[in-house]
Amino acid sequence: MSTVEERSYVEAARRDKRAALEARGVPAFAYRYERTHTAADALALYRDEMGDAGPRVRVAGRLGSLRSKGKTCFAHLEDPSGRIQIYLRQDGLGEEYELVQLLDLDDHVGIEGSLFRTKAGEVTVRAEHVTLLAKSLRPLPRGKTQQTEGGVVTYGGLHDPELRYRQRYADLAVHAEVRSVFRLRSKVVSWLRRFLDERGYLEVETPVLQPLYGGAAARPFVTHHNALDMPLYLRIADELYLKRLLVGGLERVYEIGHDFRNEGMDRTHNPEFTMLEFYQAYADYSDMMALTEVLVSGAVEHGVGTRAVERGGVTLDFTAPFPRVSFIEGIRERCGLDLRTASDGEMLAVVRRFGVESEAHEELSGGRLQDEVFKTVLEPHLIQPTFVVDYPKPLSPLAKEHRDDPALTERFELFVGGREWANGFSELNDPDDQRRRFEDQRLQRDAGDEEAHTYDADYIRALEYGMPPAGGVGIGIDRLLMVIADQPSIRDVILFPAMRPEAQ
RNA sequence: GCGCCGCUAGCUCAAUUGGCAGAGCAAGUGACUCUUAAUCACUAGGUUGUAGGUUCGAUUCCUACGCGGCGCACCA
Repeated sequence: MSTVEERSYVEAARRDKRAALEARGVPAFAYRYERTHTAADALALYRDEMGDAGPRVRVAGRLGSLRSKGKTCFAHLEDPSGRIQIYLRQDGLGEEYELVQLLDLDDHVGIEGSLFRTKAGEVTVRAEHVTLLAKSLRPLPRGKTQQTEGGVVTYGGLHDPELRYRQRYADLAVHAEVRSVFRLRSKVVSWLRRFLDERGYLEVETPVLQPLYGGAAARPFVTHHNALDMPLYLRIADELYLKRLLVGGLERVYEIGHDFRNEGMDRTHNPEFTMLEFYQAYADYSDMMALTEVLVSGAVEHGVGTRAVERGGVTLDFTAPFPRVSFIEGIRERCGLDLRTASDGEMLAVVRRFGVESEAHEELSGGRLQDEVFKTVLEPHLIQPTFVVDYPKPLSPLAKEHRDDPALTERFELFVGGREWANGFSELNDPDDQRRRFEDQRLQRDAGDEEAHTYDADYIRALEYGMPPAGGVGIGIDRLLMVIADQPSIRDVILFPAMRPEAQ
């Protein structure tokens, strides 16, 4: 972004070196390099009996330190496996040593040479050839590092969270621990795919741009398609499309993708986030709960190494089975209120007594108020992995009526640390019932509830062809990763979290 | 949306009641052929987030705005 006028003196010096290199016929940006060993592999290769004549290696990476001593120079090369010291010497390099003096911290270089151990005890590559692979024209905001017994200690460095999120590339380049968070993320997501693949699930992709949005209660992002001259919504959930696939005979499907919700942002909400949804024909919500707890506890164990993890002074135990608490009974135990019979006024009184005063509550009624009671009296106490089951019908317009109680649905949500992690139910497959639920939602929408479902006639048509009984689950992957990677903010597990544009 | 805090050199941070804006690292020049937070000497580097105001004088006090962090509110 910086123009020529405002380029810093540090950058100017690097550009001068680039010009000097190119004047010598050395390209600042090479095409390829034949690396034979990573830093870690090279280090593992050396044995002390090899003395000064260790094996030859070609290593490549970014210069993480550079200590010139005149006619010799020590540096560290960083690559994804770690770092290795290189020893550059005029005697060993001849003319190429001129190039060394035009290197900067952060440059990508390739080094060919043999391994030896320095007097100070560090296994090092004695460079015989230096190849500049890519010049760094802008200094990375790195601190100085010192190798200690406990690892690498950094002095200074990149602390400003704004810079870390905006310039994630710099954050990653400078912080190995940030890179490891995202490696862990990838590892866990791969594991989830494998878990479902092994159980006969088919991974599918459904539309992100949708003419009608549904499958959750949330405000959408709206965009416009020029050729069709119509509004399109970014999906808030995958649900309705995945269930259309059950109608089509794909009996086990899952999708991992982004949902978009036009709502507030905080430590646990990013406007786009990763959702895993999976649906299984001929299963009900009990089957799906059992599958969910195996999946979640397995993901934690695969990611962390244990099923019990300490987070914020609390040990979360992911050993299945997780306790089940009934929505109605859980609330009654907490505050004595029976949602089956409670009036709006009684529910409002409970919300006021246990929660924070808010004018917004006054406008709630029915299902939304029941939800508010739950969030106020029960949700904050659900620290250990816990299933809440059997939600009131008005709260769950896509869930099948409970087989034992027409006021409830066969729905569960998994809570961990007081936050929702997963949501699933016995899927409503009676098109006439679904039509009535949509109509109820339409009434709520007309009454001003922006988050009520829209009426999706095509979805009803699909159900009319006959959808097998099925269970479905949605799991928020980012929140799962926050616990597995022990990160306090959702921004720390999303590579490029949403930010306002930089001030000019 | 509300409240609190922050924004000073490329990075991390100082600056007394309001009195010439500083340090470490990074950078440049020189010295140094086993250094590792290399060392030593010298040099350069700033519209103190932006726009106003108060004042002889503002990094400092006041107002507005921008961006960020935290909390609250909103939020399946």
